[in-house]
Amino acid sequence: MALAKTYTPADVEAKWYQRWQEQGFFKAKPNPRKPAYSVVIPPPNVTGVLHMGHMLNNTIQDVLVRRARMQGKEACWVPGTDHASIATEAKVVALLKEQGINKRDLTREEFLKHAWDWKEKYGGIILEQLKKLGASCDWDRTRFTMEPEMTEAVMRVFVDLHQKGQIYRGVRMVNWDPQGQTAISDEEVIAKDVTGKMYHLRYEVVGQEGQYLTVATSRPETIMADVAVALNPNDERYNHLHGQKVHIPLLGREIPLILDEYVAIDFGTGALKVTPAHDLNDYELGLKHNLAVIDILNNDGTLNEKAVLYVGQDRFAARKQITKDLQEAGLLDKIEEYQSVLQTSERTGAVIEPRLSLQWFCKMDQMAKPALAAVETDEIKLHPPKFKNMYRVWMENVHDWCISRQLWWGQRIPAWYLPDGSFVVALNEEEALKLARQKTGNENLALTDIHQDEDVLDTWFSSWLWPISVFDGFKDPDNADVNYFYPTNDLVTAPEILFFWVARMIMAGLEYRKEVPFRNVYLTGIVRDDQGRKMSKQLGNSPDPLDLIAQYGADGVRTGMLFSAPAGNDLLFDIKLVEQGRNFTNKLWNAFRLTQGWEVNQDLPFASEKAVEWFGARLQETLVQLDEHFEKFRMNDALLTVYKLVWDDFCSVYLEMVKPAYQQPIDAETLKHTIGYFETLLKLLHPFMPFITEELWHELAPRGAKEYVCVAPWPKLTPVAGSADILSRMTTVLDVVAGIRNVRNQKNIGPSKPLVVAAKTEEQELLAAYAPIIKKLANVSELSFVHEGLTGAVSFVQGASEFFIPLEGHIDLAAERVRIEKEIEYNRGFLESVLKKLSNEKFVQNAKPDVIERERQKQADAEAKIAALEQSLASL
RNA sequence: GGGAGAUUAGCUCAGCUGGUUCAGAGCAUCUGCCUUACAAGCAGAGGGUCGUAGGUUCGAACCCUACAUCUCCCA
Repeated sequence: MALAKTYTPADVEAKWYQRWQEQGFFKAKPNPRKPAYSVVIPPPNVTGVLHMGHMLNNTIQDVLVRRARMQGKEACWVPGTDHASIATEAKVVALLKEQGINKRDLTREEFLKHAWDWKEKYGGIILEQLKKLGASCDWDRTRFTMEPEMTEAVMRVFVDLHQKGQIYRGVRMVNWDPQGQTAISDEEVIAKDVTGKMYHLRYEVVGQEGQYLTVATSRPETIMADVAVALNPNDERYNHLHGQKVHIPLLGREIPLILDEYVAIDFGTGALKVTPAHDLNDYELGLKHNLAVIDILNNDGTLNEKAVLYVGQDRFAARKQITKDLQEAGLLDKIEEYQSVLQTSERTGAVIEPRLSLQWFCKMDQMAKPALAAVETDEIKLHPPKFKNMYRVWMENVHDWCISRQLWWGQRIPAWYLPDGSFVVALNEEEALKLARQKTGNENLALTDIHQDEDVLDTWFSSWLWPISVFDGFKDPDNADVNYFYPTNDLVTAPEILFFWVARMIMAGLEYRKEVPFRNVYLTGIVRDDQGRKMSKQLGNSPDPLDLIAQYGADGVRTGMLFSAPAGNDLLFDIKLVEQGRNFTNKLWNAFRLTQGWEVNQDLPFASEKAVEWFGARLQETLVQLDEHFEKFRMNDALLTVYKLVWDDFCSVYLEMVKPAYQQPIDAETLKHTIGYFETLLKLLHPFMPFITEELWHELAPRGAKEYVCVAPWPKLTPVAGSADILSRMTTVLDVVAGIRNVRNQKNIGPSKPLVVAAKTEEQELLAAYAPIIKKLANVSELSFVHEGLTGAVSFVQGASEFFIPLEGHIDLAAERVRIEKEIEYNRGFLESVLKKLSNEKFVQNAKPDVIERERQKQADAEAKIAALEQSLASL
């Protein structure tokens, strides 16, 4: 059956994925005879769909896992999803709204039912998509951060940390997201540079009608929450006002002028309005000066009755209105533009309100220390290492972690409030009741007398346990899985969540297993478009990964992504790279078509010994490089190394050397080696291109029931004796071939016309031994050796050898002369620079002997080359 | 404002402790080829005063200093 000229991935991908699963190749269980290799997936949002970032991230994980599997390790890649508290809740709220349902009209239970329905319907789509990519996860281990066991782990940890005093409840300034109507952690806030407005407001001095103090603020709507105006005591402009009071504009309430060196004299007017409820710095100033706190905002960002004015209006509407009113009242001095930073919510994009609120916090200082040390000492290596600095800075300045969220979708905080307002923390209701009875001494206390905290926990409070909880390490800390697979080996994730997630997993790992959760963290870049813009739905610049796979094949897409993905660097996605990946699969397919079409003749002698010997050596050389690249997590270099080995060395050189003439048979020995090499290449390629390699593996030779490249042993390093010599001899030979081909190109002689070549060389023995290869690759009908240069021939110099190609009618003597003279000139210049070095006493004294030896070699080579060129010139 | 990193061919990047034929790769470009595996291909070629200015050294893309530009993190 004739094979198609182009490879069609769609025909084979689904088939092999199914077979792998049927064979159970992705399943992992503790196996004392094998080293463990485990990776936990960064759980994607359960309701999300695959985007380009996932493609990159999961391709890298799959490459690592597949290679480990082939290396004979018990490879375990745990998949799963994250409940993504705020993002999912926002989606569900939006969906309900479309159906005309308002979240506020629902009870918690009703809402959660909708949310779970949503999760059941859309949850896990993303995992199915990963299968299309070829991800070799152990799907039996699929976990979800909100499933009962995971939730139980979260509860245990909460209770435990609370008992240890690491979790506390307190009133703190938090980042309030008025759209999500929840507090979020510092890490979920994104600062944006904006051009803002600075409003200069006039505060009338109490008892001095017509006397004003001008205060600059970016948020005029918060004046109703003012409790003071602060001045710097060193600011002489305001000496006359010390001890006075002022009226809040419009509102009229009297507030004191206070003095504090915190106030920047040169910023604004040097007078700072103090609003402790709505600004962290003001809050601290308020504490210091014993000021009241007036919170004028509702949860949704509208003004409450404490504002007195503009009650019920949104904060931004109120700002507009008050600006107008101030203007009319003559209390607005001016408005200036200025550069400022706007804090926005990572989740909803809403402008954050710093707000005092009662929340749950997890202390970080104690846990951060060992987690920092683990990275500092390289017990955990970050790739690339530049992230170590960032990690250190963050860990040294970490604030307590606000872990409560005013949401319903998530794990409800296991704290129960007693009638007297105090609370108990327990694993469940029954425990809580028990504790409550103990605490109050009231044995008659009933479940109806206590009520659980309404808030849920930050999603990261479950995902920081992920590397332990996926192996049930909380429920059963000594189980075989966790003992065998924990710590995991490598983690592949995005730098954006280095702190959110990676740092906290390290803390949890050290806290609960006294062992880091992984050894290597590979930080991928952001996938951007070819103009460097982040891929986003809004811009519409992100291709649909599944469309890409359908069009180019999963193997093509995987390699395309990896071609341009050095660790930690952003990836400029270009469809051309995916095309390149697709073309590569096609190249491989055609190499297979070639070998597959050969007839064997058992009587023929071994014709390609030199080629076989060379490719064997080349393969070994490449294996070493490949291991180095993997060792350093340089995935794109690893891929490129195999790419070049396959395309250049195997296809362009080796196959051309061993390929029999058209319709001629091949000898059995050559074929055997060729198929063997092909198999090795398929193994090396498999982690990158799992599908086509599996397909060809089975086409190349009959296979047993369990014989898949997916589980084939990774090629071993077996040094070849004299390989350096073998490689350098072939390099010389290929240089000669290139020289002849170059002449062909220059003289415009097609490849089908055979050439006659004469060599004047001291390496006759070498060239004679490789003559069949030179003849074949350069289409040379006769290679002879001469002592004198030929006249009437085109010549070129390779090393110290000269080659002559008689070409009647193709020779332009003058042009040849110029060309050779130029080359001589260049080499003389080079020789001169070498001689200059060698005649420099200081160089000879200071340089290492081998460096000097190299310079001497350069000198000898250059001299020989010049001599050869001069000969050429003479023989013209 | 504080800190980190970067700046090498048109693009994306390598370049290990300063020292091999005067800096490499992939892609792109140019030239010639439909040569019976592959035009999603074959053969060959061109292209960089290594951000700028100083300095250290026999020798600097690499070390030091300053400046410029960019990116990221934190405030």
